Amino acid sequence: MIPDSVFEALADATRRRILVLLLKQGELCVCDLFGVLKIAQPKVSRHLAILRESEILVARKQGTWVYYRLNPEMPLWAVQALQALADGVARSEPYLQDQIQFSACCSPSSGCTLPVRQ
Amino acid sequence: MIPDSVFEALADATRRRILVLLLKQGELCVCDLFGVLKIAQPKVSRHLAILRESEILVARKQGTWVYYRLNPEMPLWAVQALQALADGVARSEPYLQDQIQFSACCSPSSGCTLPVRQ
DNA sequence: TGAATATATTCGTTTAAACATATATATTGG
DNA sequence: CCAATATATATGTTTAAACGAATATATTCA
Repeated sequence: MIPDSVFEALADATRRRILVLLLKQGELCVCDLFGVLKIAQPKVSRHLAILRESEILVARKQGTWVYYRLNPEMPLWAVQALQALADGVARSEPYLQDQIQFSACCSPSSGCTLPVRQ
Repeated sequence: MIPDSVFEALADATRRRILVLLLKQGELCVCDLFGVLKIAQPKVSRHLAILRESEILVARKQGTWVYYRLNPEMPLWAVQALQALADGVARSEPYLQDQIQFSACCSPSSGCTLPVRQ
């Protein structure tokens, strides 16, 4: 894991939103992400590819869906960088709104146990 | 302090080198930095301005010299992001070489109590 | 096998960051 | 005040990142 590429990956706002969602939700598929973020699918896929290449995220394919989560083998310093990100943005937009949007469409408490597919 | 601008500030390699030096050395003037990093002075000054604007660094003017150090009022999450950076790059280049270069020309143990001015 | 769905990638364009060079500002000491 | 030094900023150019739109790939299910 290369520090330079990790800190470059954190420089983009869309990638930060993706990471904060995954930090809180554990694992999400691509359609969850572009549904919540209201961002075009190819754009989300490209940013996910960058996060994969920097080894911050890993992907798990299940049927046609691909689920992304934090790389469980990340070194401590990288985990701490992400935790710092989450702490820093905890009370600011658009991260709060993303959380609300996620709860509304994807969480078990919303009444739908599986994410809404489009 | 705005998280977005902090994480964008960490995206540039020169700024990361400056920050790692300041994390270890506490306070340095502009000429220390461009001397150690072997980078043109205007380039260092511009990156320092970006780090000031994001409130990661503060400047203290003393005569013609300007000394930079970490903002002592940084929120915890920002301190932790910088600590993660330092931990991440601790054993990689060019950060190790920068440290050696600093010791050779600026540290008390090098025999010159004040940094070399040009 | 073919249609539908989920995701990834390519391509040409736009935007923004970094750069080198030149110049401006500010302070010191003669 | 003038020359020298330290730092900052402005300008035009180059480089790299992000973008939208179109298309490719892969999987499921009928």
